[in-house]
Formats: sequence, structure tokens, C-alpha cells
Amino acid sequence: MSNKNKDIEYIRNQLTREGYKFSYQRHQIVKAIYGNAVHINVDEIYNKVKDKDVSRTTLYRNLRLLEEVGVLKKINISNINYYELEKAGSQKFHVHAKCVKCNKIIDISEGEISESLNGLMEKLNKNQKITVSSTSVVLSGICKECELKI
Amino acid sequence: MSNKNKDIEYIRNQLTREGYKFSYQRHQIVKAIYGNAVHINVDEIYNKVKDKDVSRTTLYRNLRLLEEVGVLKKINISNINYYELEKAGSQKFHVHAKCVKCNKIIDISEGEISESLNGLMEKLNKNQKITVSSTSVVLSGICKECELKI
DNA sequence: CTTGATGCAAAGGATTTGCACAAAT
DNA sequence: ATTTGTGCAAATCCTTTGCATCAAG
Repeated sequence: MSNKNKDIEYIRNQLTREGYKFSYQRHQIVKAIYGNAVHINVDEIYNKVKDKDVSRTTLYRNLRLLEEVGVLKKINISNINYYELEKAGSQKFHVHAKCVKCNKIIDISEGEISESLNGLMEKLNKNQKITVSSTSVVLSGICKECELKI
Repeated sequence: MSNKNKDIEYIRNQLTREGYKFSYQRHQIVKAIYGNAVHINVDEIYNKVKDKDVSRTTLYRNLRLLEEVGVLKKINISNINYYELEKAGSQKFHVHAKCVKCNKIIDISEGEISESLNGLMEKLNKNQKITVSSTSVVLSGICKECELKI
């Protein structure tokens, strides 16, 4: 079974386990998000599924459901929500960076950073008032391209 | 001069420097945010200033302006925007944690964490495609109180 | 069959904008 | 005087909801 099929099977199971059906529309939505590199916003998802019998209402309802079921993560950057599937073998931490000049969003996926964050989370779980289960890190700055333009 | 006056003076200067006035309403808004512990949302600010001749429109306009001028930071947690003043001597990094059970928001201000984040930022500036000037870290998990209730 | 899922249109909440008036330099 | 700031009401954007119909298990 391909990775993709395995991942989608996992999502189906999570839904079924909680008594939800894996409808045609849900399948379309999951595939649309899956097909994307890293993060995708509602409009981008909608553009991918609107010709496949998925309404905006259904899209919103299911984004919320997939989040509740724990297979989808929402990240808010500059008041826009982006979505990412939580795949089986996927990195535990995602760091997103946003260029304040061109508004481009960059996904940062370096092992080193992941390690730093892991250590950070361990410290928090030991010393602080909360047991952390998920993180969202958004950095703002100026990307290399925009820096050259100044 | 008190810390508070110094901080407010700094904000006035930032505004003046960019050609904006330090109007009565702006002063009220700044004081309302200043008076608060850590983060405060629009409604909370509005409740503090509505009896002082500040309309919602003016509030929104000035939150945006203060952000642009670089003295106010917006943090989005669960689709609600919170605001914090960037004071002169204030910590460079803020970590916010949200309890997924009771929705309480906790401000985490431990030196150790700050150090980890500093290191993280240095690595990013060296290796990555962006020069980071500001960070937002939001953790989700279960707070100690809610954990005991389970 | 029976319950959950969908689409439409309408409602909702948060934020922004057009315009005329008021305040500051 | 001229520019910047304000308030109101209306507009806009994103998301949710009520209701009748449809489809999955």
C-alpha cells in the first residue's frame, strides 16, 4: 500500500472509530489537502474541490470535524487559517515563517530546529503548568529575496 | 520618570517619528493595554475605553496603526486576537499556552525557554531563508488543574 | 430504515471602509 | 489652512447555522 493510501486509510479509521462516515465529499477534501506541499488555506482547498460536488459549507464543516478527530491541524498566520494533515510518520513540530514584506509563507523543516523544540517541550512539561500536546510556531521576518531588494 | 511613563513616552515617540499624532484616544487605548497583565483581546480593551470617548472603529484603526508602528504585537490563539505592548525592556520572546479543556491562556515566561528560543532564532538566521525579527509560539495542552479533574 | 451528511440561503461575528465632521499643528 | 483623526452606519470577509433533502451503513 502506498504512503498516500496508508495515510488516507488512517484518516478513514479515525473517522469511523468516532462514528463518522467517510463520505465522498470528505474523501475529496482529504485528497485536496493531502496533495498539497505543506499548508493550504480554505480558498485553496475550495478551488480544488468545488468542481467535485463539495460546497463551501461542507468544506467548513469537515475541516472542523477533521480537526476534532485529530487528523488536521489549523495554523493561523496573519489572520488566515492554514491547514495541514497530521500524517502518521510526519514531523511532530512545524515551524512556519512569514515574510513581512511579501507575505510569503515558508515552511521550515530542519532537524536541528525540531530538536530544539523537543527540548523546549520537555522543559515545559517538567516545570510548567501545562502538559503540551501540540505546538505552533510562527516566525516573522524578512526573506532573503526581499532583503536583496532593499 | 516611572517605567510606565517611560514606556508611554516611547510609544508617543514612535508615533510622532512616523508623522502620527498622539491623540487623546490613542493615549486611552495605550493605557488600557498597558494596564493589563499580559494579553488582552479587542473586547476587553473596548470595555476599558468605551466610556472614554473611544469608538470601536477608532480602536480597530489604532490597534492596526500601533502594530504597523511596531509597538504592539498581535497573537492569534484559537481565532481570537490578543494584543501585547512591546515595551522597552520586555522579554524578546513570549510563549503562550492554551488549555484545550478550559480554554485558559497561560503566559510562560521562563528564562530557560527564552534561551532555547534564542538559540533557535540564531540557527534560523544562519541557515534559513529568512531573517527573523519576531516570534509567536503557542502551545496547546492540558493544564494541571484540568488534568486533576480527569 | 435510520442516522448522519449535504446544499442552499440566511445569519453571525469580527474587522474595515466611505463619508462628513472635529481636532491638531 | 491643511492634514490627520474620529464616529457613524454600511459594507465586507470569513465562518456557522436552520432547514429540507440525500446518502451511507
